[in-house]
Amino acid sequence: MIDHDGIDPVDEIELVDTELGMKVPALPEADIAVDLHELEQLAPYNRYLLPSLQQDLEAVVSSAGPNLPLLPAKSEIDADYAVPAHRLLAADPEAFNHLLESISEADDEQGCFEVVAEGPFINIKIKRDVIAPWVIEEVLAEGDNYGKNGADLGRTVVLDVSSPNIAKQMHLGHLRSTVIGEAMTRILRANGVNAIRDNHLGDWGTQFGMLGHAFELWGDEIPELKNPSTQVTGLLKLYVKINQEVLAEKESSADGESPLEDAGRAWFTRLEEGDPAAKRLWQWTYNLSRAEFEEVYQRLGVEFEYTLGESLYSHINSEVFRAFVDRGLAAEDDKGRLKLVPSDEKMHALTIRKSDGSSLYGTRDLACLASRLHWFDPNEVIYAVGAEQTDYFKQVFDGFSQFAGDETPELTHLAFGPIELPDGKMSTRKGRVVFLSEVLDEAHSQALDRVTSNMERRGIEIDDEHIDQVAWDIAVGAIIYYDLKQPAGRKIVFDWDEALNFQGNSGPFLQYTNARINALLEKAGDAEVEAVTSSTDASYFKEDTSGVVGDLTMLMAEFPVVVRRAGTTHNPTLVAEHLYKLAHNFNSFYRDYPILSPDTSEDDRRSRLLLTAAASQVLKNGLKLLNIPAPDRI
RNA sequence: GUACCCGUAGCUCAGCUGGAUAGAGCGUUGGCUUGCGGAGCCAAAGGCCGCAGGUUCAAAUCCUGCCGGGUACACCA
Repeated sequence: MIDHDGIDPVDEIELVDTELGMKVPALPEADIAVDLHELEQLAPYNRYLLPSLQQDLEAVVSSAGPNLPLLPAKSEIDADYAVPAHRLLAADPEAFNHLLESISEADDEQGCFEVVAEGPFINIKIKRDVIAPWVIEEVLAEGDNYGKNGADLGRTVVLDVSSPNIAKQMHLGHLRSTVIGEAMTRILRANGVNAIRDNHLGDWGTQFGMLGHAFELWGDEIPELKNPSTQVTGLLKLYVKINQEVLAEKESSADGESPLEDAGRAWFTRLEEGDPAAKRLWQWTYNLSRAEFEEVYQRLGVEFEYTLGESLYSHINSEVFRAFVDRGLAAEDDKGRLKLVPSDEKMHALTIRKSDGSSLYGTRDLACLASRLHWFDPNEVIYAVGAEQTDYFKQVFDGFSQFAGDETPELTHLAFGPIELPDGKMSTRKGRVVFLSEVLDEAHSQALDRVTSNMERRGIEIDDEHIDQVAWDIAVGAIIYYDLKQPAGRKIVFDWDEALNFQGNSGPFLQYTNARINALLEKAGDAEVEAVTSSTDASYFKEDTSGVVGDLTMLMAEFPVVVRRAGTTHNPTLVAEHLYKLAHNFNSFYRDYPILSPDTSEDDRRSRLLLTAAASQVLKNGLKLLNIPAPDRI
């Protein structure tokens, strides 16, 4: 038998009263302190763009005609606002001209906009030559803080992220919640939010009962369980085995019942009722899994303020049952199950207590919400969980909203599609899974080849340890970016070649651009870069802003706006896209504007170094927000 | 069956609070290193924006219907 008798499970936890009329667990100590940052002193996100003029313009436009919209222009680096005045122009050209004139006279104190009529459109354009030095100056002055803003200061958001199940290895499916949750956290913080990451571990429930039962039946037959380094694999084997047998039982029985499954449920009930032997096995498994998850998180550079598994909330099952029944929000059905009473009749009722008295996923989520409300008093709780659970979250949110009334925080299901394999869905039972560690290892090995040959070609000697670290940075960057570059909603068909493609719109492309800039600045020398960038008014900047230089500075100007929008729309992809554009534009600039060439004049050299330093800063800040490593060389 | 999501370039997808020539990456074809990292840059080819109606000065975008693909509807999570 496996030795887990020495494990000492935590039994007693302290409960505290809440204003919701139910007890919740006392808040466990945080793993890392919640990062409460001070952003008051930062500039607003829209400091350069037209919103400062917006009210004024709206008044002018609406006085000219009832149905004239003032639109933010589609291409933001070209025009800031456009007024499509087709009708006005057709009906009354004189009025059109009058409007054009009035808009031109709008109060633009800083003189950074111009108004042009293009066909029936009146465009209000930013003057790039005026703005560009301001932008560069701001970027360099704010440094690592550029892009951050205090727009959401005072707001608290709890993010329910990652949430792998214990007793199984993390696979590709867990990647998205982890990666999206991490980027979202960093973006929210850049907006001033007090963001709390809680890894809602799947460490409880009937599935665990199945495993426990399987362990007792066949634990001795699984060789992997005897070797500490393969024990999680052994547990997974057990899980697969029992599920297969349950399936077989169901298929061969007339009524679709499975005694084995019933036994699994019973095992879970035993665990939930506090059976010491069951708890010891559970704790052993829990500890094993936590250690294994920790390795993956370290590689990905991800941390959580809290890792509070579902098991914590099982201590207040009876509180949930009682509170919901007392308030008439849950009722027992004819089979002895306790079900929520939905506010909308069309909604299915969610079961929160089985007929044997044990809890379900939803019970624990309700308990968890009540706890989070008490602990953190959040404005919002964001669940980064797969889209297949959309209806489930509607049920939980509905139930909790009825229960907590006005106290209910904003509840957001940040849904993402599944990661599928080219030959279909991942299925643990069918052995069609790609484990996260496999993907990382493969990415690392490919990156290592590339980095090694790169360094050889460039004649750079670095020790193996450093090269290995860089290869990890690239591997992790590639995988994080692959996940982040398309919005969460859709399913991703995992394609090895594309995920590990280091060209085009990819993580390594961004890292490459960063490394290249870094090499350039290094070659120029600290002294010169320092001299150029320390000037407080960007006075060295004297490029023509009509082309790629203008595009580049406008992309830098928009960066804080994008960070803001990514925060409000919960969409980290916006930052990823923006960085791609920025890097791409920089590469065009790099190609067309020699900097360190002997033929470049001193003035041009300084001016271009200044722009390069600013672009580098924005790129770095953006990569940081997405949790993509930015090594100096790759 | 009911509800929700998705049909845009050969492939994977942006764009969808209606506005100007529908954009990226991959792939294909061609070009660019005496000048800083070619993991780069430039260009070309490639589209009845699923189909049919409707609203509008204006529809990939809004509405209705249809067709095709997916997901959810457990005493799982």
